[in-house]
Amino acid sequence: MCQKFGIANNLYYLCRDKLSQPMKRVTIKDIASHLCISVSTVSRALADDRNIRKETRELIFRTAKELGYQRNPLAASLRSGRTNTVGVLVNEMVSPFASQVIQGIQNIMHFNGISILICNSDNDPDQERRNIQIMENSLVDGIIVSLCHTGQNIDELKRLQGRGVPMVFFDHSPAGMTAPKVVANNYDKAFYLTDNLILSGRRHIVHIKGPEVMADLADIHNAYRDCLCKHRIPYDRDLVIEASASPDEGRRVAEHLLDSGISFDAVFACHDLIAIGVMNRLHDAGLRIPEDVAVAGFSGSQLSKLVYPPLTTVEPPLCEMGEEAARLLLEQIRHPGAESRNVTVDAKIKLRKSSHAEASAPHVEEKE
Amino acid sequence: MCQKFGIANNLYYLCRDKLSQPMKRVTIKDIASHLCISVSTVSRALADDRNIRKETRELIFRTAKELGYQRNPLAASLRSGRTNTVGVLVNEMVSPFASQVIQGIQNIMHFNGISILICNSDNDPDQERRNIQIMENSLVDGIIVSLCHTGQNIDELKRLQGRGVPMVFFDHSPAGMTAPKVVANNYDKAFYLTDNLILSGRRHIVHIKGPEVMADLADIHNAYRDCLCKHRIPYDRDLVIEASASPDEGRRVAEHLLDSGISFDAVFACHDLIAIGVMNRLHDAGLRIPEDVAVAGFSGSQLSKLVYPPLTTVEPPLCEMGEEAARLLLEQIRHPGAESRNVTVDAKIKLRKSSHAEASAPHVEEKE
DNA sequence: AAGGCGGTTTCAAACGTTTGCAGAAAAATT
DNA sequence: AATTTTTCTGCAAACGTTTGAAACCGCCTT
Repeated sequence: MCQKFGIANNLYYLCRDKLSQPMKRVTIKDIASHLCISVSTVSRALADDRNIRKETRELIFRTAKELGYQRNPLAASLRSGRTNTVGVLVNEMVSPFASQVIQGIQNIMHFNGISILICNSDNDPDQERRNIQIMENSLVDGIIVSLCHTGQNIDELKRLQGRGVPMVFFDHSPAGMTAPKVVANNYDKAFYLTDNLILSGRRHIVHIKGPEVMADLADIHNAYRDCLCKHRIPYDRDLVIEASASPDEGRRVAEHLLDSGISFDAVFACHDLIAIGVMNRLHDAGLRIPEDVAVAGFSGSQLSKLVYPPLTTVEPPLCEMGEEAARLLLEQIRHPGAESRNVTVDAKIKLRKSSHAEASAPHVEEKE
Repeated sequence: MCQKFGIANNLYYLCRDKLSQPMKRVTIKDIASHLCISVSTVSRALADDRNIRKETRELIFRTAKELGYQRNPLAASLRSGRTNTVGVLVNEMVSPFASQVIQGIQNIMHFNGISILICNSDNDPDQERRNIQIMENSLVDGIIVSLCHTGQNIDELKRLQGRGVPMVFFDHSPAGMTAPKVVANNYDKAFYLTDNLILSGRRHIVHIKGPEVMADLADIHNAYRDCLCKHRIPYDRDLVIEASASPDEGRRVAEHLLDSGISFDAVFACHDLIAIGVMNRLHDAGLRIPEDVAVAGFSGSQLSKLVYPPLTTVEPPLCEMGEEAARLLLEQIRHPGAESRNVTVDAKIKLRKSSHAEASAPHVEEKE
């Protein structure tokens, strides 16, 4: 077994690999006895502890690779109390929104040797609550959260926070919790977009807003109102409708608008899925987009480019949001008790055909 | 500490909970010393071992709940060698395809107390390889796989299989691996769809096919060819183009078709994303869908309902596929070495406006 | 010659479970 | 009453790592 005595070697393992079924993994014990040193030395070497002589470290790394060693994360976590896993709690995975953010989170986390556990609640608060418990039970080192719009599990999250679990929010930030969050500059962009619709001649702009509990969605509504005010256009309550983020809700709202005979020449929805539903229903009614009605969404993703006509929207830098969220969480994990810091990212306005017959205004931030 | 001696009680823990930061979790040791019994009894009771007297078991369950015990999955896994976690390897999460299947997988797995680890390779074979290694390193009890179309990591999967990791495929089944898979009856549905296009008067049907390595995609192509043959329509190589599954590829193919002056009156793509790209490009060229060109996709999801006009496609029962895959994997895990069994699920044909001006043919399986 | 001091390495005790085996108590058989 | 069987519980050794504290070694200082 021991190299110094010339007995056996890694062939032992290679043989077993091919034969026995559950195949024993190589452990640090194996490396240690192979080199006739103690396990603690091996452990420290592999952890890049500076108390290990350079040659020893290199020798250990080399034989670890030779023997095909893979550290057992279970044992490491059990002993160290850190799982090197963070949880990501999302409220939907139908649109590419979440998956893009997750990609960003992974970029940072995997680089830091941390793996991530994803739970999707599909906008079901009960499922969300269960997911939070899964996170807790999985002993994650921290979690990144995008809550359901209802925000009814805030108490549960507070409990976790009380237990010392680091936590970062993105997308939807619940009012009344002090935790780092990464949000987009929704107000500015929504203002700009409304402004743009007005400048291109629209006067009767419908706004489909989200639930008030979510601060970020409220911002969009506020921007809409303030921009109307700037242009001295009266704020018409009939033109403001609340809906949740789904195409079906969009269709419903469009239907309501058509039925009630309200006259409108633009629709600005707080979510792409709603805007898409609106477009579809208006299409069916024989209305032309954008000639008859301009449509704009918000919080867009690749989806908005796939529909026809391509949808004007505001695209948050999803991947970057994920990366920022990951960085914030790492800060929290590494320095518990550090004060909570927020990050605002810059969303990009995408003026596309759904709002402008000629989608090439000179002030377009990025035209496609 | 010990109840029998009237010392301390759970208040001890409750107190600590509120104060100390990293908050010690309640362990079976705590329960044991609380009741003055051995940890093994507690462990067995909580595992529903039949060697425990009913009253003892109930007592233990009760106090476990009182003390707020939550089993430490790390320790359990380390000792037992089972992680009660299965991996899910997907090649994309942009479309809702994956997330629906994952939902199905979760339905079954969570019911069986198994959690799932999701890795997305975004159709990048290198990332896919890394993800496979993450799975291996995470000591999952088994994995459910939907490979990249390139299929270049098949060797790596074979290695895992050789190490005794149970494995189930869905969606794309690599040729040349014996493992359980769940696939849809693609051939039948593709045949039907082609037939339908021909019956509605289309003669020059373009087929956009996938890479040959994937058996399920080859089926679609075969069905297309066989159906043409049935109608004595010659198979024209110029009308068959290979592309990978993305809207951009769809646009590229459409552009190629327009440029080369090939005449065609229908496009049947092996993937919805391709079909959507085609539609967009044809729209831009001023062609009407379906009047000038009928378009049909395959392997659809909610996405196909969002675009305009709604896309004719074949929708596999995604959730059911996930559930079947999960069941197959559980079989493999519980009875290692059992022979591999395949499951075929029935996909639904959705005739929508993109292929039929009047989407209401009498033989439509489900019209919307 | 005794002591001190870095730089390295080892010892041994955790971490919270599961589980084969032994042992005790109770029940059943002789 | 003595034995066997059955039912239940306890002991203690794992699982593979991390980590504080101790120990060793060679070298320098006094």
